[in-house]
Amino acid sequence: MAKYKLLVVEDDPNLGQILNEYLSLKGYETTLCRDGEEGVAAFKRDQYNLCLFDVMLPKKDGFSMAKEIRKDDKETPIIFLTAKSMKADTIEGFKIGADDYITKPFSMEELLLRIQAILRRTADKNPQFSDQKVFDFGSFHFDFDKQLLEGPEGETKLTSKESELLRLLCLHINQPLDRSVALKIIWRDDSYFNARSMDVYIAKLRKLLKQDENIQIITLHGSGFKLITDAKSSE
Amino acid sequence: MAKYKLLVVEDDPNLGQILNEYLSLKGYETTLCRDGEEGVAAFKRDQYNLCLFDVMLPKKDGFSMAKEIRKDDKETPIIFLTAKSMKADTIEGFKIGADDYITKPFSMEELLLRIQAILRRTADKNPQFSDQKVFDFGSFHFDFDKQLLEGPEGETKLTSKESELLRLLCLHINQPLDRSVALKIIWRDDSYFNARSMDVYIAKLRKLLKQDENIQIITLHGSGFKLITDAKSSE
DNA sequence: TTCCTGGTTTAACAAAAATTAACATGTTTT
DNA sequence: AAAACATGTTAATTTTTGTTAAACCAGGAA
Repeated sequence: MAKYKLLVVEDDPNLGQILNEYLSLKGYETTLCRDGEEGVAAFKRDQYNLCLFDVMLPKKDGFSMAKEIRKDDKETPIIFLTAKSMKADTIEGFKIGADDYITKPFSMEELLLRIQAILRRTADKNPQFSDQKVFDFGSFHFDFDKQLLEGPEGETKLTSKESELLRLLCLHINQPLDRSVALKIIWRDDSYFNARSMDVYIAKLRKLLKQDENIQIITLHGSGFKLITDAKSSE
Repeated sequence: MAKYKLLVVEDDPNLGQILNEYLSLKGYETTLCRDGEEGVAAFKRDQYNLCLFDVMLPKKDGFSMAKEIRKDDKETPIIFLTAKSMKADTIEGFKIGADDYITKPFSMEELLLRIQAILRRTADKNPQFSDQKVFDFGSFHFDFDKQLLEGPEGETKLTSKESELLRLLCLHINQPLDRSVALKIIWRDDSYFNARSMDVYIAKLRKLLKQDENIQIITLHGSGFKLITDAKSSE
C-alpha cells in the first residue's frame, strides 16, 4: 500500500524537524519546506495528499500559499498551524478553503488524529489508493463490479467477499498484502474469527485460480499473502 | 437541492436553542435532541449528513453515542462539542472516529466554517442530494416524476416505492447503495420488516431490468446493492 | 356502507453467502 | 523434536437474501 504524502511548510527548524520525524515515524512520506515559495514550488512539482502550512512564513505566508494552490486545486486538504489565538485568522483560513486549523502549542498526537480524520475522508479520491475495477492477470480477466472472474475454463460468479479479497490481491499483485490490512479494509476489524474467515476465502480463491498454473496465492507466514503471476518460472 | 440535515444533541437548553436557530438560519435542517438516548434513536430513525454532539450529556455521553453509531456507520461526520480543555478527551474522540472537536466557548462563525469544511468533503458522497429526475442507463429511460420506465420491450408504469428505489440506485449508479441508507430515505426507518420489503422490491426491479442484459443489480452481501452498467467498450 | 383494486407489507420457504467449528498440516521457537 | 502457533481445508451452522404468494390496507366506485 502506497504511503500518503504530506507537504509540510514550517520555518522554525526545531518544529520542522520534529514534525518531519514524527510523521515519518507514523508512516507518512513528508516533504519539508522552509518558506512559502519553496512550498508552492514543491506542491506544483509533486502530488501530495495533504498540506500542513504554518501561517507565518518567510517570503510567502500560509494563506497566500493556500490561495495560490486553490486556484487550480480545490481538493487537496490543507491544515494551518498558527501561534495566533483565534478568530479573525481562523475564519480567514477556513474561507480560503482550509480543512482544519490548529493553534500552537498542540500535541503531536492531536495533530496526527486530525490528519487521519481528514485523510479518512479523502482516501478513495487518491489515485494511489486505486479504485481500479477491472483486472487482467495471467489468463484471467476479473471484473470487480460485476463480481465476475473469467478464466481459461470459463466464467465464475463471485460473492462479494470473494471479489473484495481478490481485488485487494490484484491491487497488490506481486507484492505482499498484509493480513491485518485486508482484514481492516474488508472485514473492518482484525479479529481472530475474521482472520479465520479470510483463510477460508483464500482457499476458495486458490481453488478458482488453479485454472492457470502460473497464477498463485502464496502465503507469507505471519504477515499475509501475495498474488504472483509467474509461479512456474520461479523454480 | 435538498438541505443538509444535521443532528444536534445538546442538553443545555440555551445553547441548544441558539445552535438550532443559527444553523437553521444558515440553511441547514436541524433536529435537536436533549440527551444521548434520544440522539441515537433519532440517528437510527433518519438519515443525517452530519452530527454535532455535546460530550457531556444525560443518559448517554457523546462518545458512547459515537461508538454506537460507528458500529454500522463509518461515514457520517461527527463533531464533538466540549467544555473540557483538551488532550485525553480530544484524543479519545478522534479515535472513535470524530471529524472535529470544538471546545466551548466557540464562535458560531467558527462552528459554521468547520461544518462547511467537512461537508465540502463529503458532499459528493451524498448523491441522494441530487434532484435529478430523469435517468438514462443502458437502453433504459427512467422518469422519476412520471414513474415511468422505458426499456427495449416498452413502457412500464412503476409504483412509487419502485420508483424511489430505482431512483436511489440510479443516483448511485456503479457505486454501492447502502441498505440502511436506502431504508432510512425511502422507508424512514431501518427495521427488519422494511428490509424484507425492500428485498421484495429489488426482486421486482430485477425482473424489469432483465430486458437489458447489460444492466444488473448486484448484491453486496451484508451491505447493500449496486446498479451496474456494462462498460464493455473498455476492452 | 360494502366491494373492488392496486400498492405495500408480511409470511413462508428456498437458496446463497458468510461465519464458525473441527481437524489436518505446516512453520517457527525453544 | 516438542510445543506453540499459524494456516489449509472441508463441513456444519448461522445469517442474509431471493422468491412467491397471501394478508393487509387505504382510497375510489357502486
